[in-house]
Amino acid sequence: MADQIVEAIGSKRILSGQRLFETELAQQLSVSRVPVREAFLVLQSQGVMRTTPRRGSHVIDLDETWARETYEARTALETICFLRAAKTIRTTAEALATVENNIEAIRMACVTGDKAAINRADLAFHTAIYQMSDSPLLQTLWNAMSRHVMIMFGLVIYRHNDFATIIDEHVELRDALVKGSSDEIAVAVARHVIGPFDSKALAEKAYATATKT
Amino acid sequence: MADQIVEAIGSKRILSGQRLFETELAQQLSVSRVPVREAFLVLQSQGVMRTTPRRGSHVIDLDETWARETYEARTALETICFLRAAKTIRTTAEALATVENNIEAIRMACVTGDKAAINRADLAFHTAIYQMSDSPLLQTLWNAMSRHVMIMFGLVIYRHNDFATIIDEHVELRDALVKGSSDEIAVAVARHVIGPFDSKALAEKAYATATKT
DNA sequence: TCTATGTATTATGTATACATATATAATGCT
DNA sequence: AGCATTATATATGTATACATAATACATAGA
Repeated sequence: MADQIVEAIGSKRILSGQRLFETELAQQLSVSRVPVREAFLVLQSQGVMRTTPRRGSHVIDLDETWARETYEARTALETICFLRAAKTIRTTAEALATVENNIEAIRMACVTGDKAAINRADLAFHTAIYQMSDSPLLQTLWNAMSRHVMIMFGLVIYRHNDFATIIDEHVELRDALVKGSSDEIAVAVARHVIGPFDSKALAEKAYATATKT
Repeated sequence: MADQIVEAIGSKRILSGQRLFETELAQQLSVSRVPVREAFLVLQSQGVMRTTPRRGSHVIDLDETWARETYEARTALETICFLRAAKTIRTTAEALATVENNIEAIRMACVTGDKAAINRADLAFHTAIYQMSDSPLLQTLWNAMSRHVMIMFGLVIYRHNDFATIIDEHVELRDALVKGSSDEIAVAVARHVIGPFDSKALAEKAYATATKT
């Protein structure tokens, strides 16, 4: 339910700042108001919606500021996540295999060129690393953050429409995880997460596409 | 509602790992199941409860691992929070005044010695800084994290039962915010957040008190 | 006596119904 | 004619009721 709403935001069927009505969504999705309301609550606690009591629920502003804040917070969290996960990956072969499989899945998705599939594969990779970090709290925070990442992937114009870069970066992340120093891991994470933010103009363009139909 | 549950966990009326029943809580709090259920959902999304569909909701394990993970994630987030907030505080006098007021409130609470009041004042201070960081996403993540911090304050045996240390640390944080370098801010944050974790033994003792009535 | 299956109880998940508050529109008064 | 006040409509917040699934207990068979 919450996933469906996030997907709709990412694909611009629901717009930045838009007000959402429980009744309306319930009707569209052919369920009662209760599950919709619960989804709203979760999305609110994850920072995707802003609900003021008795005055409705709105999607947050998906502007350039939002995009930069997401990048900044994500870098901080994902760095400690990767540092923790590296320990796991270097001691258990099974974990390394999972990493490889996830990269392979990203590679397959890139071959097809299906943007949504690439998005899913990318998120699956990072979710797997969070699991290897073996910290329930980090996973919780990622649950919230990944909502934003998912949405951003739909809205932002990525610098690499050549998908080869995506693969390269994940390979680089794997190498850092397997044999990189702490600093090298941090650098690889920062370089990967920053992805869409090479140019301020790109992000602003993304905002324009997010707000206009 | 969610606050009441968190408060009950912090004061050991609800124990680590305990299963909670919607009906039971609803009865105790004299409301219907709906608000309780919604509180459960939010607490789940904030990592305080673990709910498996159709198999009940449990409080997470408030063990030493949990405590350390909370400290680690908090340090990462709060560092970037303080770095951002410093910019605000150095440019707007009003923000600095808010910081001073919050420190004064902590000082007052420490005079009374009321642990719950100190907890509230401490959290108010940090929440204020998160607001000054002017990042909705950071505030969202803090909303989740502060639940854990609040609980920990109730469970953990702090090294400074002399409350002077608490005041000192917040003064140090203010000084770093006002005129410290980035590194000095990071160090002040780390030193403050690490608070209860001087000794592994203390944390283990805290776990013992959390799990046993 | 132990195990397996069926039934009953209980808790969760969803829907419907009702109450309250807000916003908008209409009417009356200045 | 414009502004204020009231009334109505609509959306949210809460409660109750119903359906489904899981667990526990009991009974029967091996």
